[in-house]
Amino acid sequence: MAPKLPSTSRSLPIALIRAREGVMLPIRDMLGETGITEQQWRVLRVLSEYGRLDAKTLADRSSLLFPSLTRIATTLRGKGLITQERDDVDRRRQFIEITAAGQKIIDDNAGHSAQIVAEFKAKLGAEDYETLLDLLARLDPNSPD
Amino acid sequence: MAPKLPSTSRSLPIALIRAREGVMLPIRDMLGETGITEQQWRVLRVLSEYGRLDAKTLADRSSLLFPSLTRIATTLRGKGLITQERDDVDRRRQFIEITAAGQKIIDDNAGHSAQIVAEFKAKLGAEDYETLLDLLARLDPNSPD
DNA sequence: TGATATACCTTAACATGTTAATACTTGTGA
DNA sequence: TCACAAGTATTAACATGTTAAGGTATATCA
Repeated sequence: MAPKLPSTSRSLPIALIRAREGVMLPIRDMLGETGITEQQWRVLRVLSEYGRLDAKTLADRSSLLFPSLTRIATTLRGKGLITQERDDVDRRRQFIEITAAGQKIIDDNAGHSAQIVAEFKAKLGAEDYETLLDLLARLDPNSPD
Repeated sequence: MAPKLPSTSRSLPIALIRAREGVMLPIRDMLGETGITEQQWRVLRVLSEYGRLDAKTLADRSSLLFPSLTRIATTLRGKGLITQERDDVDRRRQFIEITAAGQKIIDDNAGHSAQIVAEFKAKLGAEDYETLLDLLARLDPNSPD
């Protein structure tokens, strides 16, 4: 007989999708008013936190594949939220930096965003919240483990 | 001053994305050989577990939005893996059922799939694995809580 | 140095995520 | 019964996920 699969209601991939849905819901609501997407927000967040970055590092820290980043960067540049320039030393590489307009979007939404985070922390309880982050980190393909 | 956002390295949305990446990696490898996508696999899994379903219920249990399901159903029907038929009583509704060919894909991959699940369970430890599923369920927007 | 491998980035092609608009069917209430 | 609300499904439009192919720049090594 066929090996048994876990019920889809207890499947880890599906649980991850649903949890993500739940977490992104209020965040998407917030971003809807700013006109940028969740991924664009992520890129701006990373640039705001780390400053000027080469594209490869930016892609890693934003958890985006390179083709996605290429498209998103084009969009963000079009909106005047980032600047891009080639590395003069190694002309294969490219540096990306957030603009004042981009930083303003971060600043304008930081309060609301922090509040959303706080609500999830309260919903789970601070301890379970940290436990969850730790467990998720152990599934990260790039985790040291 | 602007409220502080958590470092992106400790962000719940990003942690969920990365965990999902890690979990899906071996599953995508497996599915690559069958020619179906992760979402198509999910639909077949649900149909195999619950039998004939109306589209709305199928979408819910597969965690897919309706427009996605419409496209995926078209693809799966084209591959002969599911059948679709209108409800004669309520002609708004539609029933979807897995075919023998679809079930064969499930059966052929159930062993490998179960092994992947077992490896993640071993990686985290059975107890932490269950804890993770419970915590994720609490973020599910459709969870009772 | 010159062929080849690598590295970084872009483009292409297809599938899905997401929101909004549309079409069709059924239910409701005046 | 007739206008209108609500339910079900599709289509459209745009953004992203994913894999593969292509293009340019740098490194490596015989």
